[in-house]
Amino acid sequence: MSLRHAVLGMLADEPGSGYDLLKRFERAMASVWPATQSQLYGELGKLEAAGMIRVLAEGPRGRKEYEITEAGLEELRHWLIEVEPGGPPRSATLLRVYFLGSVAPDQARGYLASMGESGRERERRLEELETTIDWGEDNQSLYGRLVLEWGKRFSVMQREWAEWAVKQVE
Amino acid sequence: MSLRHAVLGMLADEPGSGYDLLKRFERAMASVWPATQSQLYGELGKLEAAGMIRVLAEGPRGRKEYEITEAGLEELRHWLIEVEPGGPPRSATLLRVYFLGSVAPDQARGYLASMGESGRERERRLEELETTIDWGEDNQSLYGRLVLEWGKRFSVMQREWAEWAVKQVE
DNA sequence: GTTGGACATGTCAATAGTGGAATGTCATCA
DNA sequence: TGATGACATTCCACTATTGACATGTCCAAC
Repeated sequence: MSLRHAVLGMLADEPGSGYDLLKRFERAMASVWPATQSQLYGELGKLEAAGMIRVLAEGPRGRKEYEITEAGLEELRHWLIEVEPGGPPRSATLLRVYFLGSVAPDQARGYLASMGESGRERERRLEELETTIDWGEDNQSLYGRLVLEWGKRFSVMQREWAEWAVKQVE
Repeated sequence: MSLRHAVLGMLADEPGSGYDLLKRFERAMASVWPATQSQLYGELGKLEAAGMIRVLAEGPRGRKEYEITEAGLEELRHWLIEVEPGGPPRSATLLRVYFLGSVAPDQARGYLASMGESGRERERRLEELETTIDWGEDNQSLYGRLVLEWGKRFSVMQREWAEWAVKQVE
């Protein structure tokens, strides 16, 4: 149910068309809340029908630029502040670890090692990303940096855990 | 698509009925791969039709005890070893952080503080859980411990990050 | 003996997410 | 002018997930 809020959040930052939002989903949101084009346009239609967003302007090629309405802002704030966050999300990665007893120990170690490797890889990519972006003093930058830092810490944790885990299996 | 593999993994450990598996989903798997009863029975039907599990025995009250077949084991191993793990899962929590600019700074700080709090809480629960379970020397225990340790490290990371993040917003 | 709770499965409707096809517009460059 | 590629939306079929409802059995306690 959070695709809705992702869309509202982006439009709260600045107005845009479905196409614009799609680009933002591919770039900034890819590792937080991926969404496909069909989902996105569907949600835009529903949000407009619900009066949470409105067409600000129509452009060439049928482009419809949306902006958030007062009702939409209210829904966004309500979700941010008043709605209880859910539990931890599904993790196919951990699910595998759980069942690693079904394969030979050296294969299990191999899998754990590759988890460590992907943590390292992710760490590297995030650090590179950090230098690429030109951070301003605005809110967007502030909270974007918090999310990025979360990702970095997560990656480090995963790498360290995987190194520890490989030793446990020996 | 991993509900299927969660079911196969549990049946690879030991045979059981849908009801048994449901209990295991509620207990051990709740924070890794939650599943509802309707999903579970549906998946059992599909897996049986696909020849990956088979009815081992029928008990009272229509109870059907399933066991994994050779084909099922093969599918499980294939998924464990050969299938590329997907990217990071959706995180409604981080999505919120990303949009925290839409509310007042003190509300944002409040939200971050509550994330730290829930990290602490989770840490506590997991440590309690660790002392509750009697760990054996079997595979089940070994890999279960790895998952538990992952959860603990994750919780610590989240708490530390949240404390850092609150300071950033000040 | 009856009643309440654990055992046990099945089905349904609604929403969320995936992946791809179809369609068309506009700007630029050779 | 013709081709290409970015822009832009709509629709469809399929699978996954949620939540609720329906149905019935067995056991123990009162």
